[in-house]
Amino acid sequence: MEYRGIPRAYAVEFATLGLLVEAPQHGYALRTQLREGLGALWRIASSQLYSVLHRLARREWIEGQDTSSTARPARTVYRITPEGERAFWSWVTSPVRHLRDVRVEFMAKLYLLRRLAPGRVPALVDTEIAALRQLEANLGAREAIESDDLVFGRLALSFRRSQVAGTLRWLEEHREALAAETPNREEIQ
Amino acid sequence: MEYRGIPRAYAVEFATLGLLVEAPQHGYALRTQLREGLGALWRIASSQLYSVLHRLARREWIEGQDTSSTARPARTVYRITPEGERAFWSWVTSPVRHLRDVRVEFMAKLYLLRRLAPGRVPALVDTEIAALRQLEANLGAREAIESDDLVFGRLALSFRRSQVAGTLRWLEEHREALAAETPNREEIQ
DNA sequence: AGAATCATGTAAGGGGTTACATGATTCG
DNA sequence: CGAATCATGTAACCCCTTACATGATTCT
Repeated sequence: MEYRGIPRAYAVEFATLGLLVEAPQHGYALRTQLREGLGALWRIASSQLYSVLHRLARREWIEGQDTSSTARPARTVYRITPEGERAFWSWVTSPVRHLRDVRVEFMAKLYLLRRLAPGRVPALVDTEIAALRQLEANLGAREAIESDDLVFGRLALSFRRSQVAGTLRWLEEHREALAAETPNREEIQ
Repeated sequence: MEYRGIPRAYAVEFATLGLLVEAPQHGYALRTQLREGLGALWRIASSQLYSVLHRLARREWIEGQDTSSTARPARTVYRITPEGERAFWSWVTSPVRHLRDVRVEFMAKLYLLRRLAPGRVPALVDTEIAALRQLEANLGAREAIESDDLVFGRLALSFRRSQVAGTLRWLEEHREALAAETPNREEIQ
């Protein structure tokens, strides 16, 4: 049987892709970098990272080259393809689809943009703000979330509104800080 | 190979269990009720619901009885066991483990408690507030989330703090409304 | 009579986890 | 030398999704 629809691309795949935009790397090095940069947001098992790399290679977004000529542990060094780069830049500059994806996926975009093209960070923040304002407007038109418990439906909608508003406020308040290029230990506290 | 550790029980399993606290039901009816009550929070495929029921039965939290004597489409009516009831009440009165679980899992607890024991809702809200205050205190002790980008690490922590604070504020402001037993259409708007 | 709904699944794929295998290199 | 780390995986499970099968009942 066919699996319909393009499998939703995940943050971890694009984060890996983003690191390969910087330079070709082998799996173990990628894993180390992901852990050091984004390890607090999510943890990736080594077996999973290799699976991600195989998937990306099958999609022809990256290409692997074996480096087992020397006596060293055999490495497969991956480099990104032009299609892979297109896919990455498209992803990293788009707002996330769901509010719940802000926590991990938007933060991952932010990290990578700060690393690869910090000048584009304000645009990313602005596009995310616009997407959330749109979502806020859609929620504003409703009275409750569908449920046989009307009070519950209203409360669930209220909670969702509150989360959207909170996220918007945070983005607006940190718009400049998010684009700060230089780590400045003394700045706050 | 053995799979170590009890598989984390998921909101959908406990929600199903909760509906069975009310009365024995067969799968199709449970699915309808889940959709009508919590369908806006998550959608469950029919195949998945039957899989959940088999899992619950294997864990001996529910027991199925075949009702295929009549000519009707064969039904398996499930009823909850004493262990199942213990597991449910333990789950429904505990705070969720992660902030991200508030959106679906806490809301599901809320819905079921309102339905089965509305008098206990304030206690649930209070215990969730206490858990989040504890989390807030833990976050307060840190300066940044671990990352090789210090600015990013501070921002990610700030975002997390903001989300915890926002969730706390919402819970505190809606503490009474969450316990309201009677749907009152005219109350707001 | 035909369509929608009731009712319970199986098949075949997906992503993800923990545990373990396997060997080389580097460090104390 | 022995331990830690480098480096890439496989095995065996987990839950979840879409598509489809299979009949019976109810509605139009």
